[in-house]
Amino acid sequence: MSGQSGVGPSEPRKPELEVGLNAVILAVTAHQPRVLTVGTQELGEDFFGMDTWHLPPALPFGSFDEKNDRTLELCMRRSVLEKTGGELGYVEQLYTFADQGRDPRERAGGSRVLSVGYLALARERDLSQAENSSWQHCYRYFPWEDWRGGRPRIIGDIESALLDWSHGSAERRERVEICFGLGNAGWDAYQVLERYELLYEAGLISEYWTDRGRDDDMPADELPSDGALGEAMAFDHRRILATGLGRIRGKLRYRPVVFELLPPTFTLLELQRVVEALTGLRVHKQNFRRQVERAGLVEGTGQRSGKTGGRPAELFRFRRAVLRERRAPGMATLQGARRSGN
Amino acid sequence: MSGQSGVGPSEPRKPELEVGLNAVILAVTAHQPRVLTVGTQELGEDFFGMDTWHLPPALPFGSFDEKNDRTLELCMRRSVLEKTGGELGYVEQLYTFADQGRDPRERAGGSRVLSVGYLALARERDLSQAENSSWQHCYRYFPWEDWRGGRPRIIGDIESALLDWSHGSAERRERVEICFGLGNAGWDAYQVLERYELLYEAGLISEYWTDRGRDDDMPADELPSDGALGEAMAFDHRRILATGLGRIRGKLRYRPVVFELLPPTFTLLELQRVVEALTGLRVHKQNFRRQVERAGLVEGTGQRSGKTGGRPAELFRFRRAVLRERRAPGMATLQGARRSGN
DNA sequence: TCAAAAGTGTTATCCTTACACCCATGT
DNA sequence: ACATGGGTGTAAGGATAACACTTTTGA
Repeated sequence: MSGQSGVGPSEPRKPELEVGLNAVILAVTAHQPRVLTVGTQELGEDFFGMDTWHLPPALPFGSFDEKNDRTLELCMRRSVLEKTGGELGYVEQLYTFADQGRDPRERAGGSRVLSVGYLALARERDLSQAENSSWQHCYRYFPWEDWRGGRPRIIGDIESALLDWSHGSAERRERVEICFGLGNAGWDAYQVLERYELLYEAGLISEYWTDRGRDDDMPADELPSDGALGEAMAFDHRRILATGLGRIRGKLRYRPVVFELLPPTFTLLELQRVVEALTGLRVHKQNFRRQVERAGLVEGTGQRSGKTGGRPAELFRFRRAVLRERRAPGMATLQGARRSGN
Repeated sequence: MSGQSGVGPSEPRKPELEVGLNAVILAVTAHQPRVLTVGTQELGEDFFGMDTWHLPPALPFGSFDEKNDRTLELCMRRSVLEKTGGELGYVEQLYTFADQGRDPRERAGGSRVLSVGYLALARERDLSQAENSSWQHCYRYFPWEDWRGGRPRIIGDIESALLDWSHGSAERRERVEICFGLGNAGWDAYQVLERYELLYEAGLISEYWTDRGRDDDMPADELPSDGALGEAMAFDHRRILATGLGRIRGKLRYRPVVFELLPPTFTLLELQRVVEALTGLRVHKQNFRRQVERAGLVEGTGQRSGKTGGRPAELFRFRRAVLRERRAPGMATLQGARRSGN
């Protein structure tokens, strides 16, 4: 295997390798999935030698301090606590990237940057709003992922652009069909990252052009992004967000993670709305309730909810005992797009 | 977030942070899941200031060279190619650790080490045997994970030891019940890592004592390991292997990854044996065949296999088109332990 | 009285599981 | 002949998906 990295000249040196953390912090409020973002302005105007006022929002990020952080996860929790004053609940590691050129600090003569992505779930009000950070509607960045109102219009354009792109290559064509459910399989909500990467490769994502144009210092506002294919994020953060959204959609199927996003008690419709927000799919109300109850995921509290808009609903809570009783306690069957509403 | 790491004194300096890679390379042969290991002797007797002749086998590992490796995955592939002369097929990232003290080089005054774990699937003969490396039966390290011959004897001992350990703590008790399927859920093959970590915390894994005794330079052969609770691996490599085994078991359910471990054509029984080897569970032969065929995962070639020991079987191949047709093309239903053999 | 949401009942269809049994080949 | 593995049929039970319908509240 490769040897130790060489020892460079010993003057006002920079470390050769830095480790950064990026957090996808998700919450669901008002029936919408939201992600915590920070403005890149806070980095200072000349950070990375770029005019950051033109940079789109970024995921919260921090540096791993090998002197003081015992583990990566503790570093994550500390960073978020310092920034927002809120404690994180559920945290899971997503992915580690070290791709050459993914961080602009490299280009500016800095050291190679390795980035560890994390996914965290929060109840929005648990994280008090910090300076420069805000909750953004997730589907701003992935309009094609929200099927709750039926098949998104944009998918039609995407399909023709991709089929055009794949013209002549059976392999490309197969990828397009699999990712966007053009075959018999239908839409698979889980494949968020696969779809994003396909669109990126096909040049339909504005970051693709930003990344390529970097060396020309092309100003961001001249790039071909009209928002129809989703708004941009800074660096590769949109890709990390796609990883996170895909992960949570997958996990929903076999782990009771939804409850991390809900208050201790909730109505079944509230639960349903959170699931729908995350999966981007509508579910059948009655069957959903039956499945959730039969699966033993929740138990009623005697109380009823006040403001439902209609008949008061019973308040439920997560039933921990389900972990002992079922092998994969999740919303396993909510896998594909449905036709009918309700 | 924390600032840039401080710039230290500038003499015969070491980098503050190194990145290493660990690979879990799995294959299945003779109905057994196997992992590629290297002897720690190759590191030299005084590596890390330890007498490595007493160290148990390790996973193949290499250093990430930020000067030359464009991505982590390419580094992985290059390292394995250099070591074994074989190309890897399917590769997936597992997890990144930076826990303080997990690497002995740190103790020896070296820099902090961050380790990225990878899972790779291979057909055993694709990787020619290299010096100092060998294929080890996975369940040597996790005897409790192999239920193919019925419930392993050792589970009885584990249960009593764990219940003893959890005495008085409802939380511990719940973990034990969930991990080892003492409730109604039954055995969940997927939770390999959860079980390993539980056993580790309970002090039933020999590495637990090695890790604690490190500073006393306690010789490995005096540690309380008789192999009944699995043989030890070097460093935290057994934990990484547990992560990999759990990952592949989970993935099997919804992705057609088994075929990465099989030759291009195979009989249905060969396929079944590979699935059984990985999950550690027996499956019902007839139903397995029906499911696999109905799911469209395979297609017959006209040919028949020679050496089956009985009636010649038809040779099948993986049917790629299934990717376009089904949402989660895997062995979804093979989730729990079964009673009957066959 | 109407809108909005909570809840109940019922059905056809499909999938899983289990069991029983027959077929083809080598020793 | 018999062991070994390949391969078919079928029936019970359960889960899913799609309906239609009733109940309870607030405005």
